[in-house]
Amino acid sequence: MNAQEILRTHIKKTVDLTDEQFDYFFSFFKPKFFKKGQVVISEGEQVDHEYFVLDGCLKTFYINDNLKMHILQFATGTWWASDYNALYNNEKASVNVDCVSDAHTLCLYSEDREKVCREIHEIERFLRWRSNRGYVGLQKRILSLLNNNARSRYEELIAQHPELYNLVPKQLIAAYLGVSRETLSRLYHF
Amino acid sequence: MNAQEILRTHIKKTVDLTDEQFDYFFSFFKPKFFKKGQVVISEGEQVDHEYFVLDGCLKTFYINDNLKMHILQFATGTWWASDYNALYNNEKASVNVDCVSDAHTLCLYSEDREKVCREIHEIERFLRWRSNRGYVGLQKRILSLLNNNARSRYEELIAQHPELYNLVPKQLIAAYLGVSRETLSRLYHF
DNA sequence: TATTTAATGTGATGTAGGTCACACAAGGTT
DNA sequence: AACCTTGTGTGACCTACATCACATTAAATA
Repeated sequence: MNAQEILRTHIKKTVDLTDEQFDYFFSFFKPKFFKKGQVVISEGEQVDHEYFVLDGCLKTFYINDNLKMHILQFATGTWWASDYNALYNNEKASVNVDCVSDAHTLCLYSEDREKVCREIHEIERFLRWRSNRGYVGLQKRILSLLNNNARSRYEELIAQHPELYNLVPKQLIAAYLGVSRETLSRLYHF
Repeated sequence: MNAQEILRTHIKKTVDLTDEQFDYFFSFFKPKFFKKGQVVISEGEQVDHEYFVLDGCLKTFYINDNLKMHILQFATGTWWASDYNALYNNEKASVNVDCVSDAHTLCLYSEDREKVCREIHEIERFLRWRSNRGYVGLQKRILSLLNNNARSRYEELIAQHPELYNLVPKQLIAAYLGVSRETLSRLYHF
């Protein structure tokens, strides 16, 4: 599937667009390729855009004062990534985004996103539902952090996103789960 | 301020509605009063509505197999509460909502919400931004859970929501922070 | 105001998971 | 092939927080 088809299929799960509507929306997306390890967004910079991932994997992460990394999100195919706090509140980036693997993405600028939202009601609905699903997903993760120990959080993650098992180094999985890499390593060995 | 003014002021922070648009939207909200301790939504039931809190405080919580409670959200004035997983995915409630204190609310049914969203583009925009803000809020909470110990999570919560300090029993604060009530009790005493 | 019930404080003790240190693999790069 | 960088495994030890038990206080409700 090409970029256009991937995005179209993704949107169709939520709303129906005419060909003209979709083509118009799609015209605002700028293809962008990143290599493994490449920085996409770094702390402190102005953020006025977001990425739709076609293939590969991005990660959104925060580095604390002790240089410890915490991962907010892995974004694989058809996921979106940005610093949404910065994006929605017009603040400087407080988190970083980079590439876990080579990645093809489509870049969408806020200005264009808001323009198309105003012009095409269905796009606004699509983005409302995207946000709703994201909200529910984060609620589940919070419950998992509150309720489960390291082992079940790991099992839950791999069960729901088996693609991460081979794609992402275990130390990054650990940084996502909120556990040390040493503890994670011991988990699946005993 | 009466119910209408509270909702109007809340919406105005995000989008501008004409008087007719607002009155029309408001006509779908059903006032509902709950007493302290009263159950609002309980696990297993069908959820087709959400609540806008005018005053008082609701809590959304999950009870695990060991009967331990984890609190997803406290909803005070101008916050919204429901089981959003159930609401958006047409599933049975997996969490509970009840009242921390007497609470005046406005109830909005999904059917009506979607109807008005279709009819009034601005309402859809309002709800998109509501969801966006919620998403960013949950991201911050996840980072706080990953990055901070019990004490700083507590201090952060009280700094951001000082109204909870007197309104909500400490054991519920503990259940929100993901810490035992005993540990929380010891925190601010040493 | 007496009496239950809910909430909080505090000691003693247990444990999941963190931290440090170093050994070992496995991919990339020259 | 030799090298370096990045990732993983594992032992020894440490600590933040959980759990259990019971005392104390505050807040409903008779």
